[in-house]
Amino acid sequence: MRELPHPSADNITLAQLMHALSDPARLEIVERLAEGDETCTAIGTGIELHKSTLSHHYRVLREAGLTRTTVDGRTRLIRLRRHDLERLFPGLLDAVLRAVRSQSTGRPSAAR
Amino acid sequence: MRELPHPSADNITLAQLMHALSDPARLEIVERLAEGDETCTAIGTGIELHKSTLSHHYRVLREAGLTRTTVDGRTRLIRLRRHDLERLFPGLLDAVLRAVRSQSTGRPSAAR
DNA sequence: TTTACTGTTGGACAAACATCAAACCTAAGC
DNA sequence: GCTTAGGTTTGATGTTTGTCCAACAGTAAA
Repeated sequence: MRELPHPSADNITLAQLMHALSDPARLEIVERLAEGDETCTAIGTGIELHKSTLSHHYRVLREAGLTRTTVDGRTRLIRLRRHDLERLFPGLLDAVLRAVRSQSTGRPSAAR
Repeated sequence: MRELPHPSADNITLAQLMHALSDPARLEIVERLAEGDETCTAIGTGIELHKSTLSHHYRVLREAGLTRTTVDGRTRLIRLRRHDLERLFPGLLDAVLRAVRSQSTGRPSAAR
């Protein structure tokens, strides 16, 4: 159960966070993570992107401080840093999750 | 009191919104707009960027649906689209405004 | 009309980004 | 040891971005 390098909570900036959330693929990933922790392949199924591209997105999310990744054997588990983010920017993650859900289920003209 | 082209509320996407908020300069602009409507030069004073660069940022914010710009004589008044955004993504703008405020006043290591 | 003011537009340029493909790495399983 | 499975890294490619500068456009004032 190793750990990957993550930014400490103090080093998370709002701009980087917003940037991590500015890509439709990453928003979809975050939306899935809201349901619960997931392994990389689990998240990837259904998103039509090359696995290296997905890996890139995982890294962006992680380095922005949005997710935490733990290595377990040859799979990685990704989860949202809910607690850190709530302490840092109260209400922000929840609002984003609500927004991304409403956007994906709301109108038929889904972004993408 | 002309109007500039703005996206209708239905055409505002979360990803574009997040992208508009992913730049430190734009976050600062938004933070100022939270205090109340402002003219372009008023916002610009204190932000060390070329006026054309600022103009570019105003456009990004406007086209993302974050702000509404009205032309009044030779000045333009910019304001946040609070109502539209609240209806579309409840709580999101407020959370962002709280976050940007806490980030700029919070730690000495201000982003930028 | 001429000048000044307020901003926008177009061009240029370097940096960053999203994407894919191929090579790579590490842990399991045989 | 060899192979497979799960991901990452590197390189390449085309696109977008942030920034400045110079030129422009519309409005107001002199």
